[in-house]
Amino acid sequence: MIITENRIMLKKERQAQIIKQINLHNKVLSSDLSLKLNVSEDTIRRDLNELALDHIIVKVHGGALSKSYNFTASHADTYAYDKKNIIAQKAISLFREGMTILCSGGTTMRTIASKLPENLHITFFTVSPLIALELTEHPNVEVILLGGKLSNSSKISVGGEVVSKISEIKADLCILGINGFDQEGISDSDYEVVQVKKAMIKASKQIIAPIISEKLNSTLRLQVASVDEVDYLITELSPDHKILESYQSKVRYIL
Amino acid sequence: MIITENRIMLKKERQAQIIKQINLHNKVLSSDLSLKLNVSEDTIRRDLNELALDHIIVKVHGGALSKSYNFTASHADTYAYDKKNIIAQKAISLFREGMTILCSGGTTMRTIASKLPENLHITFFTVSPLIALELTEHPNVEVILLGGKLSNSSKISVGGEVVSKISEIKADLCILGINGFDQEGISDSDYEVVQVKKAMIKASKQIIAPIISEKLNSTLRLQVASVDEVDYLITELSPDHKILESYQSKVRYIL
DNA sequence: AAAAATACTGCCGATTCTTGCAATTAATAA
DNA sequence: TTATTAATTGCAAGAATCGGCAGTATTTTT
Repeated sequence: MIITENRIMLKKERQAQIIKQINLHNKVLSSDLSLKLNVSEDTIRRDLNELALDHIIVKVHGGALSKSYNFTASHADTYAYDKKNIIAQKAISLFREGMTILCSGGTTMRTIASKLPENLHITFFTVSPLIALELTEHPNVEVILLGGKLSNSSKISVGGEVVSKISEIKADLCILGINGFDQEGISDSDYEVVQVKKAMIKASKQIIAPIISEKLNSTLRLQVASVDEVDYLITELSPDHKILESYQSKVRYIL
Repeated sequence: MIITENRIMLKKERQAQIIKQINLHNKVLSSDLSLKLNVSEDTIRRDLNELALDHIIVKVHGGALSKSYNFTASHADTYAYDKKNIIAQKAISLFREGMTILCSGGTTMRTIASKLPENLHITFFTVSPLIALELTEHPNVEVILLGGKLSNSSKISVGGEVVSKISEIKADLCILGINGFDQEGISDSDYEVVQVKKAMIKASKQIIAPIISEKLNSTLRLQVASVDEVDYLITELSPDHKILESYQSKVRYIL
């Protein structure tokens, strides 16, 4: 049979579509993809298995989930504790007496807050009520909570008022809670949250991106910042780890 | 042909929801989850068993608990739990659709926040990050967190900025966390907190003072408001209880 | 250019997973 | 105690998965 139509899709092309769908919806069903991409479910399954093998997605019965899916996050509470602790220690090593630090939410930031040494005098500005509460446990820390409409999903203050408030701040460090991170940079899925994070970056001299290695190379819909805006990329791995190779030239420091 | 909607939920996805619920409420009932997630209780039970096997949650008869659930702590709370619950219900009976409510912190307010009916559309302004977080669990509630320097002792936003922000609000109700209450009125021990509470009172049409009867007739150093500024005095007791007699003539309503 | 090797895809049957139902047993509450 | 509610077990229907196979397309070798 003569096929000159453009309807035939290359394998890589198809897998790119699949990744796109997953980044968009955080999950996909094999059956949906089969319909949408006009191939058998077997092929989809084979694709998903391949992508899972490359740790790009998480394969589950019936489809696949994004790596940045909540499941890993809450599951991580119990077992990724050590990793987050390592990251927290590395981040804390950057803190200096008298600094002003701006930070968002996230479980890693929470670990940092709880591991903070007692003797440091630091002023924290944060949009996360949870982090703020954690920080008030430290006697030598001053906590300024940035108010605004509280986002139901991300539990941080969002909205124009927060953004304008942040723009008035001049912080030494900015610690971002990271949901998506890849060669392009930091990404997120919530428009309001992105606005806040962008403002935070603009208001700070140096940007710290703490991220568990599992979440590396995951992409979400909205761009927060490009890689070269990040001053410190912190993972639980050794800085010369193979996975981090591709970031070496783009990020100022990798810890 | 009916295109499969995203009504289908993957197993892991469902389990993630369960974990989320447990982390949120510290406990879940199988029956509730069955309704919420649209699967049989058998399935929920199986999920809970799996999660318990992975030591992510603790399975109990009828549902599951968070691993970090502290029996003693919440049991200790249970001492005053019933009383606070009564107070919460009375307070909630004053809430109306579309209202704007200004509130501070305190455990009683926290009980109110957790007992809030799902269907009410209310806008809450609060200086308490803890209350704010609790309130975001309600889908129909809009939460505006009032930011500022976070007081280490009382865990609420304080300072000139908060006070001026509050002065811009026009709220229907004000729910005050009460520390001291006697014939003179409401009193407190922290100067900064008093400033905030005074501002809150000024910004609201009606003032609600929820207080456990044990705390009646206790006086602290600083005056927040006189008794006649209070519109509703709410205790766990019947309004005609002997202890409340002396307030009958001074407070608008006693519930 | 032709042949061979390799890769890709769809189909089929066997197997495993997942889920709901029903009957029985255990646990809790009245 | 008895009555109610939850847990357990076994089972069956339907989905999803796996493994092999065959046909086709693509690439490499000759």
